[in-house]
Amino acid sequence: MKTANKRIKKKTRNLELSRKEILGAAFQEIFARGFQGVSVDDIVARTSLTKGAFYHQFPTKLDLGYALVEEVITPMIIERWIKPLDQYKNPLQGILKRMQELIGNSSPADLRYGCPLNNLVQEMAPVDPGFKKRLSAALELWITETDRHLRRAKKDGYIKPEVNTRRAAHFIVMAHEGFFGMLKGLEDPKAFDALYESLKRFFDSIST
Amino acid sequence: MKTANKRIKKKTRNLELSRKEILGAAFQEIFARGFQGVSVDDIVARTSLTKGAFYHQFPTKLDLGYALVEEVITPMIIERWIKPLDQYKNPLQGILKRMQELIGNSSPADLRYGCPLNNLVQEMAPVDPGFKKRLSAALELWITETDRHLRRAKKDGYIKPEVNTRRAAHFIVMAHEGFFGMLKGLEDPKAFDALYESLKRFFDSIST
DNA sequence: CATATTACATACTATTTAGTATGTTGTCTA
DNA sequence: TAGACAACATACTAAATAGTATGTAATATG
Repeated sequence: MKTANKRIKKKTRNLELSRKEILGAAFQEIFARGFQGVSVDDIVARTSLTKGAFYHQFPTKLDLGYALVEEVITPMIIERWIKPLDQYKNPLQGILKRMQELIGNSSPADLRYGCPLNNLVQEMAPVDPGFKKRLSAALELWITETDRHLRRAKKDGYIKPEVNTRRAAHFIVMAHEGFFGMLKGLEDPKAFDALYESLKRFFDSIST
Repeated sequence: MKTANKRIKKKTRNLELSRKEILGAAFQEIFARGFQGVSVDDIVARTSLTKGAFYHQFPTKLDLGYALVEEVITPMIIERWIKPLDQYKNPLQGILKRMQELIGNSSPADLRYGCPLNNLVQEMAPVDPGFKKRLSAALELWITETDRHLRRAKKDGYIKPEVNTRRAAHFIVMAHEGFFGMLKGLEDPKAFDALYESLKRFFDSIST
């Protein structure tokens, strides 16, 4: 039957799939315990594969970390925080709604690991330049894309003309990371409401 | 001469001093490379002491971490962010001034390691309950002390009566951590100004 | 001032770790 | 369909690591 079936790839060996499996396991482990707190053996143990597969994909553990930022975390930021804003006429409302959904409505159990991007920034940015470069790029992208929505909001009359949207975008991304960071550190489940109220007040102050 | 000299303790062995020396070295190393990224050997190598002294003071590496939070980082927060506010009639101005001095005027080299407290929160809070408990206590103290100043500001007519100062304090501490975290991740030295402007706008929105 | 105890120093160990060397089998191509 | 090569699996290694066992000298105390 040659290769008539294109959709059902019944392959026992698949470079792409294996890569995704490893990256998925690595994401879970590193999200929970940090990059330096997780060993390569820990990661492959969460996998149907072995060390051979790991080092066939990634020359070193650091390279896995880089791939994690570029291939998993950055797309996740876009999916969770940027794309949903398209559906809101007023992006500021969209941002608040998203934060309520993804943070406010989460259980403490889900929040205790924080934000995957922020975690790596805090842990690895000062330790390794390769990490820093990629993490910095992810943050910049987040800021730029947020700014894009804010400029739209300004054009549509939701934001005061004198507001520097790029600077506001900086602050908003900072608030995302800050929210996650605080809720991770505190044990108070009502802390989100406190933070949310103040952020809303800030949004009001730049709104028309 | 028995022990006539009380001030000049010329002792070659001193439990307190040794503890401080170890905690000082540990602070530097862990600040730069993270708790899990630093070994006990790394720490004692920065010291005039050896491993014997280390384990005479701390039963385990985790206990050193706990002591670091309680005996070094928490006092540092109080000294740097709380006590200086006493000198300002309007604490909100004091907070902005302090941030300008301690963050805005710092070189990228000084900022690349972020905030000692935030670093440990992000890295260790989900990993170890003992850490989480102590880190949480440090954050709560910071928030409570900030709130104390905000209540004073409210009483003195600097803050609108309808503002919930405790919630505002939450937001302010979040902003501290968020500032450090962002500046650690980004490579843009002008990012502080962007963040500062927005925080000032928030302060204006709660001011009378 | 004798001695008990504290405050260390030194040497060692079992385990974990990133990475390698090499073997094996599925899959593709000619 | 017969190799050729890619995609792994397995077994191993050298270094690092937290912690221990034990020795020793300074200091306190009676």
